[in-house]
This record gives sequence, C-alpha cells and structure tokens, in this order.
Amino acid sequence: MALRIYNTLTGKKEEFIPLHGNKVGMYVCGVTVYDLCHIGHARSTIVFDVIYRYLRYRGYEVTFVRNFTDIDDKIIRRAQMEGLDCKAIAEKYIEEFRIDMGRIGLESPTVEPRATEHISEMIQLVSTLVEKGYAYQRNGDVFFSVEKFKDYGKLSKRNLEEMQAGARVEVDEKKDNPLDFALWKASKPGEPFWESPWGKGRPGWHIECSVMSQKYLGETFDIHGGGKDLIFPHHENEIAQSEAATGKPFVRYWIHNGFVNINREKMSKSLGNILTLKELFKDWQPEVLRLFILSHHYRSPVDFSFDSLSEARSRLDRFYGTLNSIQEELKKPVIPKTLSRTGEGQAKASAVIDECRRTIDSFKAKFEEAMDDDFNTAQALGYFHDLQRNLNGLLDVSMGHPTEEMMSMLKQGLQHFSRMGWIFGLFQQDPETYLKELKKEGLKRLGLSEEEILRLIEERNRARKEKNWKKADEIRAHLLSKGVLLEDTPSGTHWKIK
RNA sequence: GGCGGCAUAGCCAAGUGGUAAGGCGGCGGUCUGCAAAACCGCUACUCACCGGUUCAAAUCCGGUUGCCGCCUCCA
Repeated sequence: MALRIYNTLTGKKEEFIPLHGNKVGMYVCGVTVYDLCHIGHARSTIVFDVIYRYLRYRGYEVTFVRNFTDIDDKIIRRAQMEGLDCKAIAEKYIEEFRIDMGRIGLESPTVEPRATEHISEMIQLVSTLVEKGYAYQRNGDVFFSVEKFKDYGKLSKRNLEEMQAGARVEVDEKKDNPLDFALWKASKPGEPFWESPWGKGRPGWHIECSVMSQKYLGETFDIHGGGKDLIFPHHENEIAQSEAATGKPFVRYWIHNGFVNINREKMSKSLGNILTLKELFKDWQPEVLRLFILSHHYRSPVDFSFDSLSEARSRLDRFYGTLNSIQEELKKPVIPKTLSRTGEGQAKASAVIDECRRTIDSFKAKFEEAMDDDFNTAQALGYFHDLQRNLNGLLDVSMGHPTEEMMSMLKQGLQHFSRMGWIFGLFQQDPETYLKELKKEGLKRLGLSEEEILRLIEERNRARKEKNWKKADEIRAHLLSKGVLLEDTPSGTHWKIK
C-alpha cells in the first residue's frame, strides 16, 4: 500500500513519492519565540512529530528541519516590554519551548536552525531577487513584487485581482502594490540590525523559511508543513520568493494542520482565549494531550474542552490499566495445556482466543492502512481500542492461568502497543509507573495519604474475613466519599483515585 | 465584499459511491458476599434541510440554513 498525503497545493490526496529515493526532506514552520507556547502550538508539533515518526517507521530517511523565528516585530515589542534585548527574549522563549515541548516527548528534528544564524544567506537571496527584477528597494526596505511572479496565489487559491478588490491591507505608500511584502526591513533606531547592501536592517518574516529550508533540504524538497493559518500569506510568499529565485518548484507536498478552537473559535492571542502548556501541564499529563490531539484528524478543527480532555484521560487510564494487567499476567506460571472446561465454557473461551488472535494478527496492517491514508490517527486509535478490548477478553479467559498460547498472544499485544504506540508517542511509559504516578497526583490533589488508605484497606480486609460486610462496606463507602475506589481482586485489594 | 472549510447518536469522533469504526457516558447481563474492574449485549433504520444524478449517496451535483476559518500577526 502506498502512503497518500493531502496536498494543499493540489487540494487532493496524492501518493507520496519522494524526490530522491527513500530520502525525504521535511520542513515545518516552528514558533516565533516571543511568548509561551499554547496548545495550538502543541497540536502542530505533535502532528508533525507523528508524521516524522511514521515516515521513518515506513523506512524513509528523513531530514526534518524545524526553525525558530528569533527576530521579528513581535520579539522587538516584547523586548521593549520586558526591558531585555531581543537576543535575551529569544533565548528565554526557546528555553521555555524546550521545557514545555520536552514534556510532550517530541523526537528531535535533524536541524533546528534559527533565523539570526542565516542572515547572510537571506541577504544573498534578497540580492538575487533584486537582480532578477522580482524585488525593488525603497529607502532601505526591499519589497517583493507579487505582480512579477505569475503563479502568485497558487497555494491559497486566490488571484491578485480578487485580493485587491477586497483588500483589507493598509495601503503603504512605499509599496508599488499593496500586496507586495517585505523581504528586508530598514531598522528603526534602537532596533537590532544587520549591515546589508540596502543599509542597516533586518529580514522580513517569510525570507527566513525560504533560506533555511533550501539550505538544509535543497532548492526543491518533499514536505513543507505548518498551521493552516500560514497558507496565506506566509507560505504563498515563500513559494514566490523561492521559485522566483531558483526557477524551480519549491515544495512538492504542502501539509497544513487545523486549529485548536475554544468554544468553536480559533484560539489566538488577539481573542485572548489561549491556554498555555505550562498551565495545562499543572493538572494534566502531557500524554493525555497527545491522545486528545491524535483522536482528531490533523486537518480538522479541534474544539478544546476540559470534558473532552477528561475523556482522553479516561481512555489513557484504561489503556495503561490493560497494559498493567498484561504485565501482571505475564508473571504468572504457565499452564501447559488449555484448561479443561465444560463444553460451553470451552467453546466460548476458544471463540475469544480466536477473535483475539485475528485482531493481533491484523493489527499492524490495519494500523498502517489508516496511517497511509493521510495519517488517519483517529482511525488508527480505534484499532488500538479493538486490540485492547480483545486483550482484556483474553485476560478474562485466562483468569490468572495463562497457557503458552495466551502468553505469546499477550506478549505480541504488548509489543504492538509499544512499537506502534511509539509512532504516536503513546503507551511508552511503564504501566506500573504510570498508574503509580496517577495515584500520587490524585493523593496530592485530594490531600490524602497512602498510609491511611492502606491502613483502612487492611482493616476492611480483616472485617471481610470475619464476614462483617457491614463494616467492610462502610469503610469502602468512606474511602469512596473521599475519592478512593477499591477493587477486590484475586491478588488482593487494589485502590485507585476515582 | 472575495476565497475556503465544516454540519455524523446524549457527548467526543472516523468514514468521501456499496449499505454507519472507535471512545466517553447510560442501561441490562456475566463475575463478585455486595461492589469495583474487566468482558458480553443494547444505546444513529440513519449522517443539518430540500431537490437531482445513480442499480446504489453520509459520501457526487445544485440549492437552503447554521457555524467557522483565511484575506492583518498567528500553529
């Protein structure tokens, strides 16, 4: 089966064929480092992290470039606000990015270039565009002339006349056409600057991505990604600059992720409805966010709510619960043959085993089929649930007396969770550790001590031995009222936070 | 004003021509002293609405309504 990717440029799902054999070049627009990251940023990084992982899983050798925009108007403004220089602001928020995104467990890109480290190449590219007649300078500013680039608008599917008709862009006297965009900006007093043929200045926003992507990936490369909001003007302008300069196609597959909405509205600074990762991770495990994000197709909008996040947490708890049960089961002594059962029980058990076997055997192919279809992570997660349900069924049949066959199936199931789960960055924690951590967090939240809980459980078990059900039930109800749920199992009484 | 997208059960969410994945929640059952967990069963005769194409439509076409995004910084 071939991998198919929805290409924004053509508006269709297309078979993915890299330019150079199994080598893939992929560039994703990173963040402008002037503030803390929010869950919208997280969606983009998670989505492309999974794409990166899946491409490698599929055997591609991927060069993955994700940049930091560390010079820009917003950084300058922020620097003035915080009373620091731009470099310090950039460093600070790059560090914050690393801390917050680090908790999400992202694979490191091959290269993480910064704009300010590529100024000379940008000047070079701007000069080329001026020489070729695509750009003009005005008092130290250099603008790209959109009218000169005949394909302008091909990515965002719009044309110059339409845009000018409904133009909301401020008319800038210096520009020939209101839609022309800055390649180089003259610096104002007090702003950071670099020497250039046009005087002291700094690069425009779009030029950095053209330079950094082509520097590490070549003039034409396979995949360029980012949030949907970058299609216009950022990516449109990147195409214009790059293709005007090289005369070659810039990018083969454009991939854009949808937004995170809150109350059906885009989360954005201007609306003031952002949720930062720092805030979120105070109360939520980063893996919950991952599961939540990957439960939606990457191109669809995601409406964020704590109810939905809570649902993701329930699902994750259940996954780890199953993984934990499997590990427990694997510690049990093996029963050499299938347990002798009475006719009906036997038939039922073998039906469960057969069904589980089929699910395990077909899992990988189904998973790949879903992912090959434009990275359908939601579909693939459905298959994880099927797998989980079947493995739980198997555990029910085994009841602590696994046969050789069951053991091997449980191991295979576990392997699917760890290997395929890795592509999603899910299920990588030791289940016992995960569940312990969950308890620890819960105790902290509820202000309870484990000693006290264990003491009450012991007391209750003494009562149970004496068949003093009234007392046992009272203790259980008491704990439940505090948020602690008891489970009596063959291997003893377990507790968890409700 | 221009361009684009979306509308699937109580809720979340896949599915883009072949007769509705999965999850959360709820209800019933098995298990249990009783529970919990887990498993099993049930929980959309139907995919915003109207019309059309087709042997066949949630899926394609036209229209209506509602919501959202881009066109200005944005993941």
